[in-house]
Amino acid sequence: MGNLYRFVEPVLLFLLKRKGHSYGYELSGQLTEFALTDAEIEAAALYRTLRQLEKNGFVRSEWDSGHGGPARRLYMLTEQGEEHLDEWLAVLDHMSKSMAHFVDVARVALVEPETHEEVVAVTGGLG
Amino acid sequence: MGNLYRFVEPVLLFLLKRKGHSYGYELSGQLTEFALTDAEIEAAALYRTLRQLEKNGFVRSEWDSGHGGPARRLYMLTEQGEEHLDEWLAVLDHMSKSMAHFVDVARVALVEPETHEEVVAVTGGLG
DNA sequence: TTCGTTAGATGCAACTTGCACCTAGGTGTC
DNA sequence: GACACCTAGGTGCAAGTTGCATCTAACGAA
Repeated sequence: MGNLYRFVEPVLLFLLKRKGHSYGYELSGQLTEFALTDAEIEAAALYRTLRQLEKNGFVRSEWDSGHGGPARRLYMLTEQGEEHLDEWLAVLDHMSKSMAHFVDVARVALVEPETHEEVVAVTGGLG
Repeated sequence: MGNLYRFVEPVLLFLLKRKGHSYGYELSGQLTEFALTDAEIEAAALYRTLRQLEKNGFVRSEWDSGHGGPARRLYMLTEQGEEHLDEWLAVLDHMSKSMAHFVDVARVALVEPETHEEVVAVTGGLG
């Protein structure tokens, strides 16, 4: 589960899925739009993540130079990459729900410290 | 934002808030119950996180040896720690929502690839 | 005295990250 | 031509983080 921290990986996989194919420099612009945290994504991290994804077989790439400007490394999802995105979505879905639940339980404990025990008992632990 | 990765920090802060005070070994048992990911928490990570929290002024500790067995380092939240927990809850709340939204948008793109452009346009980007 | 449990901690290799920097193709302009 | 700037993809390195193994030590039970 590389790069869980900033969630660069799933967003890259999704962007590639949506666009069909793209390259690092272009993806770096769209990452901000879909970033899951406020933390900025370093270009270095982006390029390294793409190479890592390729090394793991989730994307493949080819050079594209017919457009003016320096050559681009065009990335696209592999079949494994689609499955990996699917797995990521399951993980993020689960995390999202656990997180929301945690926030609920913790907020109750903060606002009404004298009644939190009962509330935790009613709502149960995290999923 | 240390230890965002496993979310050890906010859960520790919450557990201390709820119990009033506790120590590493005891906390390690409850961490699993409230863990936000399936990844297991190393005891080493737990102890190091507690020391880091103390270094940053979010918790304070004192030795407790009146109980049989080796002395425990009893931790409790500081006022700064309560504020920090509050900030964490805001961050997690935001992340949780962004994540849920991302999963929604991405799932639509996966299931109905031919219509995803319109759906993305309707639902907008992430929060 | 030896073993198991509780409790806290460290050493180290491997990995990740952020920052600075580099290479290189192309365009505009003086 | 000389230069600045934009696009595009990277690398080097110091600093930080993590996981695993290991260590110390107090106490109770056999």
